[in-house]
Amino acid sequence: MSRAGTRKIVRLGREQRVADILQAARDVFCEKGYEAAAVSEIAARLDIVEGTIYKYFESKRELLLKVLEHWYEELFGDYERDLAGVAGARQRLRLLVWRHLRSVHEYPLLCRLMFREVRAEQDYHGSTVYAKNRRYTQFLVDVLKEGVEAGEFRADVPLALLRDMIYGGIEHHAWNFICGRGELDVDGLAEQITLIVCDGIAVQRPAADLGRETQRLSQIVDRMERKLSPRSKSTK
Amino acid sequence: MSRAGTRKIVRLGREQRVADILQAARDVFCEKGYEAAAVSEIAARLDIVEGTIYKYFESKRELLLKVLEHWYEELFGDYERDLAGVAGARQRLRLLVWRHLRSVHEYPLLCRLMFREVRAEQDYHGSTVYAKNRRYTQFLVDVLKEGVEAGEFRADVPLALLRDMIYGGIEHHAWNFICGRGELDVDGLAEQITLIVCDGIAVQRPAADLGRETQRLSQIVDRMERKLSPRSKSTK
DNA sequence: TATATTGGTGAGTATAACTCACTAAAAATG
DNA sequence: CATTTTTAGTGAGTTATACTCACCAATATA
Repeated sequence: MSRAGTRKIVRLGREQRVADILQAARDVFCEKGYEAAAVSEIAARLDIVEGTIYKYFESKRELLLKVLEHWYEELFGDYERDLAGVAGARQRLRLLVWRHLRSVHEYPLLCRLMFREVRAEQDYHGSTVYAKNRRYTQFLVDVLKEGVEAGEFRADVPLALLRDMIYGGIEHHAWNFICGRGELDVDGLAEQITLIVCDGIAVQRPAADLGRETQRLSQIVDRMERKLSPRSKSTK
Repeated sequence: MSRAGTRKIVRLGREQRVADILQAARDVFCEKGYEAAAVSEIAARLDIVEGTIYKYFESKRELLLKVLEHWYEELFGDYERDLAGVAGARQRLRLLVWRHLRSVHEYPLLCRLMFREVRAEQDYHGSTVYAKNRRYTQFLVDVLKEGVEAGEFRADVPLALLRDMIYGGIEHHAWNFICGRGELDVDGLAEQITLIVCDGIAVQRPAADLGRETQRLSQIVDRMERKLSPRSKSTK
């Protein structure tokens, strides 16, 4: 900051100025929230006037959308690499849930902007941020699809609904944390969500045990049957 | 509306005026959304001036909260009565999911206000609307608890997380409908959500069949074993 | 009829997003 | 080097709207 009247005007190239504005905007939006953030404050932090920002961004809202677009680019980083290291639909599902929770844990303020200011507005649908969000959640849908194809998940499950229950559930559950109240147990939640989604809550649960028992019995029956009847009739 | 200058000033009692303002505010908020709704328009519809509204409500936001509080009172109406007619945790769960979806289907604009303008703001936590929302979602948590106590649902399931996955999932999934895009299949969704929550998506699903098959095999094994070894050794 | 109470008014303030005519620094051109 | 063109940046507006406040007038009460 410089004293009024004695300022030396600094001229930057377009790209540098845009990058600076995006960074300052991200800071101010995170600190104050969208409404309370004043464009004049973003300008003040860069020692420029409001008009300069409107030279590069049509509106305060476009600035917000651009800030979040940049964030999504950061997020995409290692999803594919991380997924490559994990086998089994259930484990891959858990990884994605865990990674998402970790992002929420790491960037609660940006999440708040995304959930509250961006995703809820009319202009979101069809925007670039919307496309990036679709790409982000598509990782999960793909993992679910693979699970179905591999026979690990039921084929009749509506994937889009499941996606919404996972992301919507996390958003609801993490809201207090996002608003600065309480903690967020990333590992525990990832485990519990995976469990609910995969196995449900209905009791009759020891299906795995039943399966094993059935297998054991089948083998015994086969052995017995072979001994009883001379004509060896395998159960295949 | 009357021509400027020729208006007859109408004086109403406090309660009637408050009720009128709430109704007009509900209409305007639903039509325009919170931001775009001007207090002056709410006033204009009642043929009064802005200042009158501020006589009864401290701020535009308090007006919004009051509108939604009234809506919740409407909603509570028949929940208990409806639940009384249904037995079995799974069926009761499905009923609550279905009723919630029906409310979304019937009042998408009020839902939009609730999700987007109210629940996301700082002043929501601890407000009267917050309390009413808790009371509303508590119906679901209670049904889940009953299910656990009756042995129908697993005891280790985190109820609050489940609640958030259901309401958060519905909110995410219904968002397009709420914003006026596409339809909302209330019956189908209620069925699918109940299914996912109760049975999960992991395959190994025919647990009931497995159970029956295991029983059948056990009986056969028993019979066979009795024939093979003279010492009757039941598998019990 | 005089007084108190309260419903209602409308002009005014404050704030913040956005506009625009203009300035001056740098880059391109001769 | 001098001139022209381009463009980064300015800052004084304009506009819109939530909210305030001193005042007015209709009704109830004494």
